Amino acid sequence: MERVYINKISEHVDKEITIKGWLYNIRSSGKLMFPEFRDGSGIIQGVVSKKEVSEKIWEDFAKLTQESSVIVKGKVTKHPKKENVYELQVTDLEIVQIAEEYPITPKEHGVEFLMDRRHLWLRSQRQVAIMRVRNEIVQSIREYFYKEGFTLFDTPIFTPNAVEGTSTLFSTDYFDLGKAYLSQSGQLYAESGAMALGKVYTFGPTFRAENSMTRRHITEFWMMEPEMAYYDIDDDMNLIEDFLEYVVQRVIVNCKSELETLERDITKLQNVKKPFPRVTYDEAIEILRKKDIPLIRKTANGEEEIRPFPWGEDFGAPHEEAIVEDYDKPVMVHRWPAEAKAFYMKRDPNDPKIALGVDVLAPEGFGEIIGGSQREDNLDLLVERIHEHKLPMEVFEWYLDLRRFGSVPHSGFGMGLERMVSWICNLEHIREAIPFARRPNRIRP
RNA sequence: UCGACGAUAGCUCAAUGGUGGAGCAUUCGGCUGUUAACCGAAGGGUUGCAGGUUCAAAUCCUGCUCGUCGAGCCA
Repeated sequence: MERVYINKISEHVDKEITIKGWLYNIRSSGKLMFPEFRDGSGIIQGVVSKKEVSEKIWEDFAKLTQESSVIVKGKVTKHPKKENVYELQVTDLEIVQIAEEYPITPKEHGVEFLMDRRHLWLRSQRQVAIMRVRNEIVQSIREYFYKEGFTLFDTPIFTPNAVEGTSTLFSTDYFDLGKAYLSQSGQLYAESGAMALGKVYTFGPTFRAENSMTRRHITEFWMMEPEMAYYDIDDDMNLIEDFLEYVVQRVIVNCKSELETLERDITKLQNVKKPFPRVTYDEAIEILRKKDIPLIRKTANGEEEIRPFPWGEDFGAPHEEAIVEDYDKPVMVHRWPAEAKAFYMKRDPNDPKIALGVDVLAPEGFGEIIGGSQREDNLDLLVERIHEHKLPMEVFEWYLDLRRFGSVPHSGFGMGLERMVSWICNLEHIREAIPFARRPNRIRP
């Protein structure tokens, strides 16, 4: 009898098939049992009638516990009451293993309990759906950049230097060479790739030692960073919106049933089509002042509210929220005060106080999913910035070579995969967007 | 790091300073169309840890540990 995956079951109606999987749940009603089987591809309800099976099979079914591994044979039939739902009229059962008492019941559990058992929690329908969406996002990212002529350019995880702030680096001993740091970003290396290959992207794990306990932060996350030679900040934004539209539209088509499982309102994602609103920092300040949203600054004896919102300050969660709430698409906030931004961003030629950076804020309060910029391509200015930020020059010598040997205007951005997954799946917390989330208070399982 | 809140059965939660309960899970029994099935019965507790107040503490106080949510920082 042919072994069939549950998601292909509709192609086998009225046929005898074999399913290899696990018992998800079982209900009984006297001489009838309704076991639900899952095999990783889906879930199907079986029907076991005491009249139709041998006494041994009937008794074996009575022994089964949740998550016991089983191989079952039977005939695929249409559900008597439900459209497009199929059942398996079970004729045979082979028990692979009787599971011990399974801790995750089909009832409610607390977050800590589930995270302690993340390796088992991943079997539940909702988590399976999230992992499928994550997979689809990754696949569509790779296909987008492949079709657009980008080359995948893998960058190292062990690095000698910081890219973002030095206080957020994880360090480790590296033989006789002292400390190595876990990469916070592949960007600097990707820039060398762009000079070699024109258009590249890097996609891998990155690490930030930020003690951030919010629904948007994990210490180990996957980042996708394209880098393009001869792109300015506006080309960068054009790419961002084309890319985001492609990924989101593809996911809502290819992950229809997963998004249904997650009860995701698809209409909000269908809006994610070019063009996206582009708001300069100056315009964003106007919005904040009009809505009377103050800057909240910590002081010795508490907090003070500063209004109107002063020019030059970075935005916090309430400010992002106020800017995004008027739109139903991702919002690109660009041309930021240079002081608030990283050393490698190019200054606006018309206004040295402005950095040519862009933050993409996802709708529905999911916050920043992309940060990008045009990079400083002038050697002298870049050296000046490295001094200003008190970064160790010797470690950036190779990076400065990119400005010595055929420097060109270039741009790129970084997208946090788990934030993208959180947004598309409408997750309450980023810890569900990756199989095993790493947070300041958790490294297990 | 700061702030708010919390920790009671395997899980999710109740319990006015006065004999710690329920639902689910587990075990046993019943039920031929169940859908987080249902009905009946049973077992299951050093109330996070340490100290204090009191005739009496799950409950009030202090400290600690752990967690949740929010802020900052960021993708």
